[in-house]
Amino acid sequence: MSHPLGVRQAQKQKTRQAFLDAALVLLEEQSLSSLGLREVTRAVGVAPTAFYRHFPSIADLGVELVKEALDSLHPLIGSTASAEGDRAERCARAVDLIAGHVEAYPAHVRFIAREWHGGVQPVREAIRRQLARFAEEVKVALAQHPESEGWSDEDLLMLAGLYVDQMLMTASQFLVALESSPEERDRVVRVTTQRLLLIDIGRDHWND
Amino acid sequence: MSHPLGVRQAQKQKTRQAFLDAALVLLEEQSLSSLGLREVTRAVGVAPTAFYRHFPSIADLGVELVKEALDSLHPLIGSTASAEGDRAERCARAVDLIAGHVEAYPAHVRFIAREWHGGVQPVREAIRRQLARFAEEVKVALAQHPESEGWSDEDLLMLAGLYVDQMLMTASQFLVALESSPEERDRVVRVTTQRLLLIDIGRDHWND
DNA sequence: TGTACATCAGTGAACGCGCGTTCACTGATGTAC
DNA sequence: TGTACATCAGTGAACGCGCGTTCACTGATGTAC
Repeated sequence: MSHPLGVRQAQKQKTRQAFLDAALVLLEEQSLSSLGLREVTRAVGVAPTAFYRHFPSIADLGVELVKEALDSLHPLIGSTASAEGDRAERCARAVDLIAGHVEAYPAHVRFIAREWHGGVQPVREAIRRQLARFAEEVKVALAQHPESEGWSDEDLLMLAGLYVDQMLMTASQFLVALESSPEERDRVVRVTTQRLLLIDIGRDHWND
Repeated sequence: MSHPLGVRQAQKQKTRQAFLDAALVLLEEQSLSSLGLREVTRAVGVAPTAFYRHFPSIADLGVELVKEALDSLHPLIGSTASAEGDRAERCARAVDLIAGHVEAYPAHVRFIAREWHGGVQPVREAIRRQLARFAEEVKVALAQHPESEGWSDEDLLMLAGLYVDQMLMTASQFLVALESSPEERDRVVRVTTQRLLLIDIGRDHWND
């Protein structure tokens, strides 16, 4: 039997992932722009110079984290866009999916929320590009709904962007609630569901 | 004639303000968590140790910047909440006010957007507290509208929070557009106005 | 008004420390024959 | 299969540098009499 990548490649991948994982943990308490290279290598347990075998700089590691974090978010887009049931059920289900994701990947969500408007330009741009792609996808999904009859392409993209932004705002609120009480979590569920409901009602009467 | 504070106090205030102004400029390109004390004093043109005469730490300076930035945002709350005219006019007016504010105080807006989810806890909390107070205010203003008949207190607060968050998202989009083209600015005006319209329509049919 | 003392914003030297980056290296893995 | 050479992920010493913080100070401003 043969290794799919060879021992050397496999080990390199493993170390690289260790860098990403360690950085993500350290970034729960600080921004990318203050994350030190030595800090990351210390957390991984390798020499500082080993870092350069994997990334040219911390900013590049950040861009890689954006890919990882938003790839994990991607399935959510599809699941929420293709939800079934009546309005209240669909909104409740969407909020539920978001809450579940935040609880499964809190560090990813925190990283994206923090660096979305953060101080490292290439990372900011990577996040914006990816979110714009999400909005495009949601737009295409929305266009297939019967409710979207009579909607211009521009208005569909406006609505899609509103959904994507709401998704992130909601995720960020759950993140705060995670550090607080179960009661606070319930409050966030209620208020974010109502927000989605209101948007959905607006959508229904858009062309009145 | 007598000085209202005395020469010494006046000079101290002036230096303090110079720290805040210099920090705000430096923060256009980085996060608060990577801003150095020496960097700020160098920009102001004083010895590093002078910093401690005004702030115990960079985080405290950040909290002060939050006050300054959100105080400048405060008038917007009132103006948009008390807008007159038909739906389209009110939404267009609100977006206009936000765009004007972003163009007048881009650094303040960038700072708030960046540190809202940023890496410095006391600053994050100061922003969240102040935004919660804004939402309370908007709720009170909304409660006085005739359209709010039949709305529960909780739903009014939900709507107020949605408006406040949209205000910030809109401001952040204008910030990005500022660095881009006038065409991009126009696009942001269009899409954010439509978003507000949709929310306003949802509001009208909330109790259907 | 003038004098003697108190206050305190800003100074400048000094400190120990951790930073990012360079470089030549080592030794396990991979490859050619 | 065995051998000789190439690759390259990770090492460890060294570098110059700027950081935050301490401390005793200075001299203009403020205050009491």
